[in-house]
Formats: sequence, structure tokens, C-alpha cells
Amino acid sequence: MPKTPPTRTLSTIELFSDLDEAERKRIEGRCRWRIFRPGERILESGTETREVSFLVHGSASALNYSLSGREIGFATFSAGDYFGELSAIDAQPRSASIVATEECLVASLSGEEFLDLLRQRVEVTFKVFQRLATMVRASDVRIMELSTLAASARVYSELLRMAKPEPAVPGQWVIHPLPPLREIASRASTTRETVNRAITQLYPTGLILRKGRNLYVTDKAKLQLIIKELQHTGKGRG
Amino acid sequence: MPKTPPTRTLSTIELFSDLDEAERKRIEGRCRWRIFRPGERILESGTETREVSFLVHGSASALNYSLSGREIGFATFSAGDYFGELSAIDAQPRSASIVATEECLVASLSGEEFLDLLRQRVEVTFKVFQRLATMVRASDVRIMELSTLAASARVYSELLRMAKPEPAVPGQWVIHPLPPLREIASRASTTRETVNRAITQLYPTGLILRKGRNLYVTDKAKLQLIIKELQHTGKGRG
DNA sequence: ACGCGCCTGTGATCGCAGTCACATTCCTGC
DNA sequence: GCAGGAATGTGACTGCGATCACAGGCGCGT
Repeated sequence: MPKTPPTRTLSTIELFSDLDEAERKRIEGRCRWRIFRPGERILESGTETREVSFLVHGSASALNYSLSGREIGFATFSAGDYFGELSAIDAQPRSASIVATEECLVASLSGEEFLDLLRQRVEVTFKVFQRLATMVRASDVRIMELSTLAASARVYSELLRMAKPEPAVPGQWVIHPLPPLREIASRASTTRETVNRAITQLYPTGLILRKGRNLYVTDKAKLQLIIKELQHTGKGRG
Repeated sequence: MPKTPPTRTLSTIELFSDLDEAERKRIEGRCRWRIFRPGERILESGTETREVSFLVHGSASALNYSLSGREIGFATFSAGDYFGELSAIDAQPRSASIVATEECLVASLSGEEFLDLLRQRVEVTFKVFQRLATMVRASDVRIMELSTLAASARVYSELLRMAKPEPAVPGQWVIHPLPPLREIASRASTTRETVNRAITQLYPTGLILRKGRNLYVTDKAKLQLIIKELQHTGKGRG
């Protein structure tokens, strides 16, 4: 496989989209640029670094491990995203580890310089506000799901979140590539066996369809209904 | 019971501590002031209001209900706290309901005016950043606990969070007043029966001690250890 | 082509904790 | 002091899903 080294630019980072090119280039120069191979740790939970990192190329996930070695997934990042704001803002240790899932090009800015940017550029400030708000809401949804949904319902919910609209067939959604079930399990806080059984149970309904590393969701609305019926308690009366 | 109407001032709201008195008074004038009785809804989840509310007096909790009626607690607020920033920032519906747990005096500022404040006062901006970061971290911890701790361990963890140091006896911590077990259950995402059994099981160890509406934690560190041993999976080898 | 490692799929077992049911105790107002 | 409602305490039952175990299958490198 030929290696095409991705260009070292921050132009694809949405957070900086309102800055003029001069300023962006200035920041690019202040960054520490690194490449990570799939599986490598970009950031270690609990460490005291304050850098904010921009994912220019590749994809990564935020996760943590329980004492017993169980892996809990928190978020996934793709090109254009950033992480590490929390520690820059509150000067606390990193709340999660970040692991590269594909080859990654990462630009890291010191926490100080990130804070300067927040102070000087209101547009950036508000984008970060927006992002933190999104994070809080996403966490709250997850807490609700963990507290009220049965394991298989959480898996379905995760599938819906991963699915993206298929341009070719309107109304159809795809997950491509379907990640290892172990990874889905870590995001739904269950085991890969349960993920497998949950998906298997869904085949007969025709709501999902698997072709190689693609998984098609043919009827989002109906799947949503099934999730509701799998409420942890009352066998499905609202 | 004699009613002492609390004064309508924002001087006890930490968020405004860096503002001069003139500005604070200006904001006080722009607020809508309301009183809520225990049990009343201050805010309804899902509604489209954008106001930010300051809890001047009393206490309240943020919670949501599952379809089956189960109550999930997210946070508790006491005098000096505020809530509603999320909707002001991202213009999305309210993420949770807020219910008064004691009689409350609440001052509400329009989302627009709150955003103006953010734009004009960096000190306020950064306090809000700080707060959002704290919320994200707290949520992440809760997700970890839900995913990896057994129910009783989550209860103990919640007890530790509620306990405050007892000035009289160093090393001893108190929860006062101990809220109804149902409420603890909703914060630990379990049932009041399980909360009861969890606490009961702890009495013989002497780690906690109950006197009326006080619950004393005599050895925080040891309780923390017990939580670790109750990892959902591996019976307690790190 | 072959083999090794990682995924996938599925059965069997079993303990935790949610649910239901009921007795008891604690408040608070009259 | 008494009555009624809420909160607490406890036993019995049961189903979900974590765990363990193992049998294919798929891909990838040499």
C-alpha cells in the first residue's frame, strides 16, 4: 500500500474555520505534529499534560478501562475533530485515553496557547461552548440508556448512532465499515457476545442486513420502536 | 412555621463574584424572580425555553423519567448554583427537568442576556467553561460506574459523594440530612430496595453509622476499598 | 498455500438485582 | 395521642446478561 503523507494543515479543522489564513498558519507553526499507527495510544488517561490535539487525518477513540480490564468507549473522533480541551480548561488530568483506530496525523497545541485563543477569538470560544454542551447532552443520553434500556436495546441504539444515510437508496442507512463487535460492545457497555446475539436476533425482522463489512439499516423508525419496547422494566407500555 | 422571605440578590451566586455591584444590580433587575414550593417543577425537560436560572435560595435536583416511569437523577443544586446554561448555549430543548426539593427562590435571565454576558465578561466565560468541564467529567465518571460497578457499589459511591467532612470529629464524614432512599436510588440508577440492602449490609462493618437523619461515614478510605472489590466482574483483583 | 491470530457465532450455566408483596416504623397535622 | 401517609426494612422469586467454553471463518503475511 503506497504511503501518501497527508499535508500538515489545520484548514480541515472546523474549530478554526472562522480564522483567517494568516492566523491559522501561525497556529500550525506552533503545533507539535505527530503520526500514530493504528492501535497506538495518543493520550494516556490520568496523565498531567494540558495539550489540545487536532485530528487532521485518521480516526481515533476515547476510552477507559475498569480495574478488571473491561474497556468502556466514550467517543470516536474522525478527521477534523479535536480532543483534550477539558484538561486545558480545568487543569485536571486527562479524563480518558485516546487510541488511534486508523493511522493518524495529530497536531497538538499547548494548553496555554489554546486558552489564549479562547480569550482572543469569540468565534472559537463559542464553538468550544457548543462542543462542550454537545458532550454533556451525549453523556446524559448515555446515562439514561444505561439506566433504563436493556443491553440489546443499547446495542440497537448504538447501531442507529453509527449509521449514516446511504446516498444511493433514500431511507436506507449504512454502517461502513462495521467495526469489530468488541468495539460496539464497549460503547454500549456490554459484551461482544451480547452484541452478537442482539444483532442476530434482528436479522429475521429484516430491519438490518449485512453484506461483508457493511451493515444496512432498512427501517430506522421501526428499529427505534423496538428499542422502546425493550425498556428495562415495563415490557413496553409507555 | 414563620416565613422569612429571602432577599432578592445575586450576591451569593459565585458565577457573578467577579462583577462589580452596579453590574450585578443591573442583572438582578433583568431577572424574573419566582418562588417554588418543595416538589414543584421549576423546569420541564424537552421544553423550548432558553432562560438561565440562578438558585438564590433552597435546593433542587435535575432528573428525567424513563418511558416506564423510572426516575433518573442527574445532579443536585443548592443555593448559589445555576442551571439552564446548556439550552442557552446550544439552543436545544432542555435536557432535564428541575424539581425543587426545598422551597426555592429562583432568578431567571433570558438566554440572550446570558450570552451577552458571556461575550462581554471573560471572567464569567471562563467560569462557565469550568462548570461545563466539571459536568462532562462527572458524567464520564457516572458512565464508568454504571458500566463497571455492581449496584451496591454505586450506592456506596453515591454516599461518599454526598458525605461532607464533620468539623467536630476529624476523619469523620456526615450526610445530613439523609435524603429518602428513593432519591439515592435514582442517582445510583437502582431501586430503593437495593439501596436499603446495600446500606444494611454495611452496618456490621462499622464503616457507617446511622443516627436519625444523619448518616456518618467513619472510614472513607476503607469504604472506597470495598467499592473496588465490588467490581462487576473480577471479584476484586486489580 | 499454509498457518496463525483475530474475529464471529452459539450453547450452557449462574448470580445479581429488579420486581412484587407485605410488615413495620417514622412523621406530621389535627 | 391518634390517624394516615410516607418511608423503611425484608423475604421470595425470576429473568437478564455476564461468564466460560469451544467451534468455525476470514484475512494477512511469508
